[in-house]
Amino acid sequence: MTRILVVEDNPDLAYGLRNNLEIEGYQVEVADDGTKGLARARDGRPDLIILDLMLPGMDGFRVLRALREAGRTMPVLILTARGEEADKVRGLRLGADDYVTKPFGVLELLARVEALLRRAAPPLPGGNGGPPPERFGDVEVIPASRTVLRGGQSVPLTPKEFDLLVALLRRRGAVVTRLDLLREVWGYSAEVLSRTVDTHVAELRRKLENDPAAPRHILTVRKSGYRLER
Amino acid sequence: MTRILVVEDNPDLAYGLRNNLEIEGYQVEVADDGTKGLARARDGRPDLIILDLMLPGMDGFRVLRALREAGRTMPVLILTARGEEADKVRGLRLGADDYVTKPFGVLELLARVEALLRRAAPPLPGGNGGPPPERFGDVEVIPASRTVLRGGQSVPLTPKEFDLLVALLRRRGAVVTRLDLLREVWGYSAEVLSRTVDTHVAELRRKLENDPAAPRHILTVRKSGYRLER
DNA sequence: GGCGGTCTGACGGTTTGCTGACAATCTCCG
DNA sequence: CGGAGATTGTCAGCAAACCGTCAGACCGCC
Repeated sequence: MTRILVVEDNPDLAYGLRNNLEIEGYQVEVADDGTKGLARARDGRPDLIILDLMLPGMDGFRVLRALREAGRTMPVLILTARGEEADKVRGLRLGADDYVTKPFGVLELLARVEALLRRAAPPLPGGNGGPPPERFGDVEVIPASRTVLRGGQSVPLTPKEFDLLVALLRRRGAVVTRLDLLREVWGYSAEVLSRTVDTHVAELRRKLENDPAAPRHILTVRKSGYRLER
Repeated sequence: MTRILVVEDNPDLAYGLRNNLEIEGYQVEVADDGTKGLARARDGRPDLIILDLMLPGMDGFRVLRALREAGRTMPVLILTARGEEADKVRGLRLGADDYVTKPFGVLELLARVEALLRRAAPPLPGGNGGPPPERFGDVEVIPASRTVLRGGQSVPLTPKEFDLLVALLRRRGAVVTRLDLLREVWGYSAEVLSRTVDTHVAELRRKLENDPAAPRHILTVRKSGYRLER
């Protein structure tokens, strides 16, 4: 089983990450400061590390450098605060493999984690390339390349639209509330409460439904949310 | 056993919540002000907290913040008064996981509690996805998708109709009084005294019974209420 | 500076829910 | 058996809730 180490001092965030990663089938360990994080990383040799740069005690940069100096080469994904452009660069120079800017959508992070692991894993002969494409109606969603085909034709979706579609797809057949969608697509702290979700759903319908006014797959469940049907 | 802490100063409401939650099999503790609530939450570490925002002494916001600052990450469901839109947002920003607007139907609250616990629960591989479908006659009720099938065909129900049906289903075989239904579906401050329930029952019969005038499943119990039979 | 992507608030259409009057039915009892 | 009273069923109209839509603002990026 793939093991992931999360080095994050904010309990809420750590909790949310653990949950979502575990749902995806990873084995998760959390360290809430830099020192512990480094110890666990050296000791436990996880397959991937999610590392907040802003940490009490030993900060993320030092953890990362120490880790690389100790010869550990597992992929590291760093979490940076918005606008800390310099931090990203510095992190990447120190040997991070990717970064995500807070606040981030869970799906974005999951996608990047998956990408890093796929890149790191030696492609097994006969192994497939990540999760299989999902289909509904005449639409095919290929997570690995963030591509959507409709009747074999590529449909350009914006990032938000794609994430929203995946979020609905992950719980296909079940009602997904607007709040859930906000959490999963927009970020761990839902702060958008207006017609945002509806607008994006409308756009998805326009691009993926034959008759957007009478959708057959992306359905409205009044008073509850939305539901995706094959 | 799953333990839930209810922080609510209104005794009637607290009592009602305790009752209903206990019927669902939860172990319930009640705190009637913010200070006690915080203490019990930190001390007892319940699996979930239902938190009224409007509290004497230390209000819900402060409880929530203090709780999160103390590193407690259990899901919190907040109760807000209708129209206090800003409160919802503020609550969510402070780390609440969901909210319910007063007055609320007990069933709605129970559904949300269940959803939060399911999300927090360790994802058993091969675990199912929520409660199984219920059947009576040729009718199948699927809570997860808020869908009703009749003879395999989807029957569109309005939100109230669906909730009402679930309420009857929960006590299948037993008489459910109009007052119970009002409490569970409409809200604890049941102020609808006219033919509301009957109207909705009639609509359910029209949609789900072969002969709505001689119902075989959604039965009237004169002077008492209604009863649902397989 | 233009452009695509995103978010928001206002607006309007449609659905849904509620109500109260009236009709139908049941129960009890003379 | 018949009738009064109590209880439930039905209906249509109104009001509110809810969602889809859109234009405009904003913002980061080329």
